[in-house]
Amino acid sequence: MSDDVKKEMVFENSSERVYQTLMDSILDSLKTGALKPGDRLPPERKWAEEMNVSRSAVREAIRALDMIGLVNARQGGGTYINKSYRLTMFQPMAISYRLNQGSLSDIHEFRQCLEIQAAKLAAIHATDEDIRELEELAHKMNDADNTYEGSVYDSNFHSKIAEISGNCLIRDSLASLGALLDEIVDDIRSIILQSARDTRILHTQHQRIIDSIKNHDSESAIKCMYEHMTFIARLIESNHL
Amino acid sequence: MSDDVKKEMVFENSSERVYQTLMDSILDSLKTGALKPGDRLPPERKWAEEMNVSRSAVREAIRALDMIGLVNARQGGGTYINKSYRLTMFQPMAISYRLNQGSLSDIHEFRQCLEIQAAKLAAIHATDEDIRELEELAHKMNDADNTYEGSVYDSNFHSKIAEISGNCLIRDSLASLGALLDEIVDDIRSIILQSARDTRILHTQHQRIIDSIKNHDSESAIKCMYEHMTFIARLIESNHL
DNA sequence: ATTTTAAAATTGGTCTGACCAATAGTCAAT
DNA sequence: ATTGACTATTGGTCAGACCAATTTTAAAAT
Repeated sequence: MSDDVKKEMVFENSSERVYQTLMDSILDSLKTGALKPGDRLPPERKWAEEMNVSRSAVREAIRALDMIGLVNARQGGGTYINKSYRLTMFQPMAISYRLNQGSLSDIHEFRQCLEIQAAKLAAIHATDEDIRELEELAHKMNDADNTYEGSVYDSNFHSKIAEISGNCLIRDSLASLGALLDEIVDDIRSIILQSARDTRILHTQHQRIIDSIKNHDSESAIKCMYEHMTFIARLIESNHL
Repeated sequence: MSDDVKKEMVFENSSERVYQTLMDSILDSLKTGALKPGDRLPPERKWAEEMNVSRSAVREAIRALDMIGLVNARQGGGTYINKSYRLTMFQPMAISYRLNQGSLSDIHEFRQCLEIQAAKLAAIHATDEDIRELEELAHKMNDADNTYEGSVYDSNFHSKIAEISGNCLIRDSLASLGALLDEIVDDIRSIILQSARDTRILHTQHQRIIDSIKNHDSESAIKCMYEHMTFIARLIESNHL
């Protein structure tokens, strides 16, 4: 039986690729908090030495982590844990979108159902503090001097709802989707805001969503978010984007 | 302002990394059809020589493509385009799930809204051939001799609906999600089928979904898929998974 | 002639060490 | 204190070697 254990350990340890081991060590450090967003990784050479592996293996691990958006390597600067390391599905989504020659409606259809689900879950899980923050973001957006500033708060508003939902997959997918949208249509959020002749409509919609969440009325949250997303979709269409 | 343009051009042209170029060439070949799922890539050494780059650069490109599930490298065997290269978001999702210590309900919540959206879109876009295939899968599942065989057809049924939806992001996300679920709970689909005391209930639900799609009744499709997903969620819960 | 087995070739995985290129840090000149 | 040139650091690339798993080939056994 001791042999079985030994064999198992061999299987789990030595049979694993080196770069995979290195990746796992980063992920573990993130999970335990030893590494935090924004932290700097050791230089490749030093890290390789510390782990007693070659620099190539380190680089392959970094390349993999980079591909899923967890780290960001800058030549001469160093490699850092992405500050918002949650948008980890952006590259895959972008590649899927590109390979399949996706359309803006693909993004909208995908986003809509997730935003609605997020709003529903947020209505269930929101704390008083969450709601206070949502209201603050809505007010800031309403008071924004220019459309760009407003678009940032709008983005934060939706991100916050996704955060409140408590569902990491929905949250990360929406974040990745937002990044994808930003890349496809530069400054799309400002365009949307600008094309809304009366931004008070948007503010009202946001307020209704907040109220639904505040009342923990998930059905209402679904309805309000649906109307909001539909309204945005119309704005995008009317801009021939 | 001229500086912005300049900066943009620099960003787009000169500073592209070699491994990025190699990745792009693979993606382009996939888009043009020069490479197809299942195809074998050139050996690393040969590819490096053909492109006049180092093998390390080739390997980093392969590592990146591997991370997003596009290729699969087997030591001694070669590197191949993944046969179902659509489940490209599995790794990121799995990592997000792991880093955030996600739960099965996270997956279900995420999956539910996407499956519903897929059904809705399928009802809009389905052709007669699509519907015929759906019915065939439903019948095969109903006639299956064992739960494993049935679970495969069940999986195919849902994949087909995602396919019909015409939305690449939804389709790929659902595929990745299915893979994630399979990894977390081994053979979960069989367990679900086995726990359904009367699989006729599942068959009836599938049939209703098909009918909705056949009638291009998206509202009904939403409703039927919602009931189906809710039923499945209950089965999972009752198994304490 | 077919199957089995062992050797060889192929191919991905890792290591070493070198050089290039972009960035960050240092220190003198102003 | 600011600027600017020099140096050090660090990621990006290259070359060539060896290891390890797989595939292919050829020999051997049946």
